[in-house]
Amino acid sequence: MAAAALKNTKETIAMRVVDALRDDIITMALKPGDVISESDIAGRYGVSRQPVREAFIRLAQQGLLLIRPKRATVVKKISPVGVRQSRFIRESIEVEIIRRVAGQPSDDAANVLTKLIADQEAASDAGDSRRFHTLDELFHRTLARLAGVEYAWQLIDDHKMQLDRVRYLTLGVSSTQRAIAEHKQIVEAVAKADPMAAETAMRAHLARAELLLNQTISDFPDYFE
Amino acid sequence: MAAAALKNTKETIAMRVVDALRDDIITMALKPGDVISESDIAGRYGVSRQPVREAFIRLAQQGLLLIRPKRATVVKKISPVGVRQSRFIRESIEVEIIRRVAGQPSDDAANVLTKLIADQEAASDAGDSRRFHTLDELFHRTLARLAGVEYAWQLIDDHKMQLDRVRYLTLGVSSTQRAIAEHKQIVEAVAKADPMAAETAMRAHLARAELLLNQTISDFPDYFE
DNA sequence: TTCCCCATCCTTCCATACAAGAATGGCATT
DNA sequence: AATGCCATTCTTGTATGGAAGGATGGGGAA
Repeated sequence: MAAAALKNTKETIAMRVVDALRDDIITMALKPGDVISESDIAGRYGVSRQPVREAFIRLAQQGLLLIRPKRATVVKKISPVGVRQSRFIRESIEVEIIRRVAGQPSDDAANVLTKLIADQEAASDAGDSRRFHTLDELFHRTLARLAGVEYAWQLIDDHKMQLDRVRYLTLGVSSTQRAIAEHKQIVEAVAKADPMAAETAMRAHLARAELLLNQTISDFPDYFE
Repeated sequence: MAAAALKNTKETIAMRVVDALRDDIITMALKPGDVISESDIAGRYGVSRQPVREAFIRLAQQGLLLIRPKRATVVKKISPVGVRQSRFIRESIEVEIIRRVAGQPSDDAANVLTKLIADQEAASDAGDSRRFHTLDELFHRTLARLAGVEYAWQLIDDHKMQLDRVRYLTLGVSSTQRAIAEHKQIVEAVAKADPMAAETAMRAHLARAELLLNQTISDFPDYFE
């Protein structure tokens, strides 16, 4: 990793370091188990140790770093049990969400969701898995907004980061296309105002993450606890 | 608040400051809306600004403080919508937990829970609402352990702090005795291995928090957003 | 050969000084 | 009297130096 300029988007240097490091961790540029140090990152970004240290603290609280006092700071390995717990929480919330959306249908909702799927197909065809990832997240967040519980989505956003790392390891054309197909099923159920079908489609969509997790654990055993 | 010695329980000074401040916030010694500053707290505990600053960062991420860059740091007011969201998440998890516990009953479980309730009655009779609060939390955490999902309890622990502040405002003899009665109903259902009754009792127990929240908002409007 | 001790080199942690943005209140101006 | 400007004084943000604990590897002793 080279010089790496910090994007000038946030107020403080510490915030920018947080964003940069989190991005590196989720995209696996920094791999689970990697050891980093304050001075290392500080030198890499051309800032002092202080804002880097504060960034470490924030990321540690988000479960992405593990600070071992007086020893070292390492990129936290992915905890399979933690991922499953996050998924459990996410599923119960998203199922409740899709019930509400399908129970109170609107043309608006169907249109917005259909538009999002079209964008996802474009990203998938272009092989831009990074963009697909962003759009997939937007799809689920939009569902939460349509259900009037966008705040709940923010609550699970932290826990979702662990899962995001797994997803990044597994993103390929085949899986993106399957995800798009599942998204279509969900939207169809919403358009038909069929909550039961919507719930079933959503559970199937999320359940696939379990298979991906097991597959990923065997493919990258070093990244897991 | 006077000199205030930091308990010598944790490794670093910053950790001790975190524990001390969180305790002050949850017990309402520091009230929502109170303005604090790094040098203020640093002087109060006889440490430098640095560990206090790091404590602020941690508590801000936990939603207890609001850091306004270059302006000030304030004890965050309680967000009613946030409390309700936390309750929603907690209810879905605890209902799942109580189902499992009641579905796989054991004498051991009933004994442990009965013992905990006895302790709660002692604390209630003694008027020690602080100790009752601790025991109440232990009761729910024990249920999670008996269901084999203690990890899930940790996930909701952060969000629970907001609710804890509300509870601290409402702790009185009457409400503790009612809580104890509800705990007994839950344990009875577990002893009878009746998941449906257990779920009903748990939902009723948690639903009371909604009434308490509304009551508390009218009693202490300044503490809420 | 094996094991223990210790010098050395890391790391994070803490203290302090300074920088910079924001609020406040007084003063000058209109 | 009302209003706008500006110095003062708060706040948090950043930089840097040193302190303290842990890891590591080499050398000596058994």
